[in-house]
Amino acid sequence: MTIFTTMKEPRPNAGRGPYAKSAQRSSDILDAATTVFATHGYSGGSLRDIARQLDLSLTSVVHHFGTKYELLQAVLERGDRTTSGTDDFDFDVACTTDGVASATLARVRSSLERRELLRLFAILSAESSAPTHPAHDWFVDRYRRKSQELTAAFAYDQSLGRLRIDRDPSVLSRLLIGTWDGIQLQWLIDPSYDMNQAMETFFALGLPESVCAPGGAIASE
Amino acid sequence: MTIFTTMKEPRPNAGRGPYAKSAQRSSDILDAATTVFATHGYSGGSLRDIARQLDLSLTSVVHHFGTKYELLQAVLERGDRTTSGTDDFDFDVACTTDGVASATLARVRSSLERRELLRLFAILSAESSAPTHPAHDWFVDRYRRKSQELTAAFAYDQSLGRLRIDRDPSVLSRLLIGTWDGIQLQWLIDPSYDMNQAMETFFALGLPESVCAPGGAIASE
DNA sequence: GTCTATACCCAGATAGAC
DNA sequence: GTCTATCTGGGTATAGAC
Repeated sequence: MTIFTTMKEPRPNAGRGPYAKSAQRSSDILDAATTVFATHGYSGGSLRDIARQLDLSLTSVVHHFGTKYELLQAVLERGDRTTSGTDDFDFDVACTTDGVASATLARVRSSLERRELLRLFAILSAESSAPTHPAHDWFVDRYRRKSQELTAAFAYDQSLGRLRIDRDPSVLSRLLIGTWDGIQLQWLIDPSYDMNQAMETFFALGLPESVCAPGGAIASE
Repeated sequence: MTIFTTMKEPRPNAGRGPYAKSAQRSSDILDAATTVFATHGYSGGSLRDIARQLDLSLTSVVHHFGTKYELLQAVLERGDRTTSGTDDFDFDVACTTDGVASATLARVRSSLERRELLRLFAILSAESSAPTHPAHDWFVDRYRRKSQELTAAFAYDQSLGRLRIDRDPSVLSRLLIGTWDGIQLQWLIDPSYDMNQAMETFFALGLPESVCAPGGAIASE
């Protein structure tokens, strides 16, 4: 499928690349849908509005994704890939090489260019917290997965002496996820909010071993 | 207005209490609206659904609050009062007497009974992060106010020696708000999530002076 | 495969009768 | 204060033109 995304010649020519136009259309629709859902939420965003932005009719949008929720699903799926790793940066790799703290701070810095997508995830993770929400299970699974990955990363930090061994990686994992989400929300509401300073403070407070030179230890209670 | 909320006799009698029925109705509508908005979000929740729950017609609901957004406004306004302080617990007072950490942990424990309201605020603070959202300014102002109050509370903790003086109360304030929000979201998504443990870990990591006996100091970097 | 046209029931908002 | 009727616009489903 993705092989044909670069092909743009129309169909009258050969039999090859019949999905070129379709793949391009689908990609455009995903872009527009991301904007619309990030601006008005899932319920508030309309398929007609998405179609209008692309000079398409409603049924064309429906034809490509079947239903409104399936379109959202596709938006989330694609967004999740670009969120967890782009071509120039992979969060998981950065965790193992530089540690969770450094990797997180690097990811936070790159957030500034993904404002729209982050707003979409912020809105939908809150909306989907209700068990009856269509995307509920998807987000439950997503957070479970993220938490497991972060737990492993923290444990790896411990094995390398980058993190105190008396910390619980599992608890830290969920705490970091929560703090990260909450800090992002503050920034989404107020663009002048310094996410970087906030997250640096978080790590500096709780995990000095991760950002300071070895030897700086805190007194245990 | 609130004086008449306990009066329930119908109007044929005297001239006093003509708003009794209205006040009762308004209160019932606010209850139903809270449930509906917390379940389906603002855009997703319908006035007709609210009316159905009370065996009313749509126009009756509209009659009491004018518009859908004004109803939401009323729900948020009332919810904010019960969130920041109830009859048996006042967060601001607890901050000055017991410190921010203890007050927060006490508030977290009481959160378990306000799940519906917290979900409403979680959804709407995310939705309203978009500048075009009707409730955007309301939430911006709310967070600004909360942040100022917490900053003052942290500064007071410092003046009493309950918090290291090299911490920035303003930064800590925003960090706590973010972490609190994010932890709540984790709990809203997964009810088995231990909010208490998470927040205790947060304070234990970063602010040992606030939860431990005096004397336990951490090495500064 | 892609698109237009149409009909269905849902939503919020308004006007006017009782 | 409550209702019915009506307007516009939303998501969905189907039929049919290129």
